[in-house]
Amino acid sequence: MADIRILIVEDELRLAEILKKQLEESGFSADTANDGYIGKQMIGKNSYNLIILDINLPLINGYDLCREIRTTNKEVPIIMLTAFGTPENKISGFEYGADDYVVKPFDFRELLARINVFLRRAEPGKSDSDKLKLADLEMDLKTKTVIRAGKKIDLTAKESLLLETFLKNQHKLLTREFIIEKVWGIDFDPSTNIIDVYVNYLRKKIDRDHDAKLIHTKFGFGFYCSDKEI
Amino acid sequence: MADIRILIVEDELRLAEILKKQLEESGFSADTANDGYIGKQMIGKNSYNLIILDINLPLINGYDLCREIRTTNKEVPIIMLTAFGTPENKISGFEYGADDYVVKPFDFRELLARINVFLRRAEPGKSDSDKLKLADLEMDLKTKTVIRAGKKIDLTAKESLLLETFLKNQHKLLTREFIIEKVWGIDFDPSTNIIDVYVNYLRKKIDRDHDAKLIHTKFGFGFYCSDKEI
DNA sequence: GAATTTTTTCAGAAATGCCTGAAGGGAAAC
DNA sequence: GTTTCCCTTCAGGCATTTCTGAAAAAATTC
Repeated sequence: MADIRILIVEDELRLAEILKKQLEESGFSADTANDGYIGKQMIGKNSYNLIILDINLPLINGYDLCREIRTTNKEVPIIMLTAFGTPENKISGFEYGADDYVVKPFDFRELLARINVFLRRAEPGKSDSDKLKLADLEMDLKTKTVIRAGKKIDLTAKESLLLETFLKNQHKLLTREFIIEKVWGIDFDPSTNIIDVYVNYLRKKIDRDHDAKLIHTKFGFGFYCSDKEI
Repeated sequence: MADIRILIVEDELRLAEILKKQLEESGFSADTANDGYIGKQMIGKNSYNLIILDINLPLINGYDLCREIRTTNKEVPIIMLTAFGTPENKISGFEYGADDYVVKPFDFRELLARINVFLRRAEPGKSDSDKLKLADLEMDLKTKTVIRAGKKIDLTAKESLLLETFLKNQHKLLTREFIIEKVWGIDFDPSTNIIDVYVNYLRKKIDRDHDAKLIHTKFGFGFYCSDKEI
């Protein structure tokens, strides 16, 4: 099964850690964010298959964060987690765009069952709907669409595969050997400059119109993809 | 919006009637079944967009009925409704294939919110209804009739299966591997261009006489079906 | 600053992918 | 047995992508 990523936005550190541990034991990968602002940043940087959201959060509360998430992503399931169990609380949770509302204290097995309901419905088949993100660049692996700063970019198959390789290994230095193995599936052949040519193609489409370059050359070593120097 | 049908399987007549009335006031059409056996029959006869299922039922209990439904229909959302609120009860509800578990007594607005969560997520292509739609194109899966802009279109068996595959996965990019597996049930054979030929046939029948094309080629990746670019 | 190495760019050739019409073969209908 | 319809393969032509080789530019070394 593909890696399923869950974000826990919860300011009670102890609870957050227990949840993370239990989710990981259940086979998911889990990140934690301890306030609403960090949560928002992490959602912007990564793509999660599901978000567990406490309501009573520092900086940005759960209701507002939920609404913000929904402005850009209508798909990701959001499970609200909170001590407030009145009908009014629950209903406003749903109004802000949550999919479920679990009242503390709860049984972890119930939470897990509810998580599975939404994951099962999210993508019956492959859970390949992941998006790769870097700064203002976003790549949807399912539709092969690439957007930078809100503008759609058309890539050819090879360009797409190269960008995918870069984004899956962002902030890391990639040697030519590594790239040619991933994108062309062949051993490195020193007589070709195909990588350089395709890096050039990508730069024209991805970086040319932007001041903040995402594809960088490390002279003598290879390339890396990042929004800052490494 | 198309008519949304909800089935209430509940043996407490008063509660069933109140629910039915409230759901109808909320714009749904609702049927009631007062025991598990009647519920099963009604599900066999009609197609519902959502099922509300009591657990403590005469003849067939809610757990068993839920499991039976799931053998034939993995899509329809099932909300369990019951007086038992222990974690164990809830978890077994989910294990039998329920999507949600609401403990009596409950606030109707909460139930309604939960209903809406599942209806919102039910994809147009995947709904329990027997029709697939995209823009002015409509395909009836029972009668295999296809209509675009009011005009009937005759399709052969393979064409129909291909269109069905497209419509069930509308707005998504489909690879040749995926299409040939769904329509021809075989592994991809790079030596055949049967997909191209049938896409061509479909285009002639579906798109040729219309400016708004529904079948699109993504060069190097595959095809997708949508009323807009993806 | 000259020499060397590495990277970038470009034009055009080669390869691949896509579309279309035509035609053969097989199954079902008559 | 014949006809009709459907499914499939094949071949061509066209469009796009991929790759090559060489030259220009940039970075590094001496």
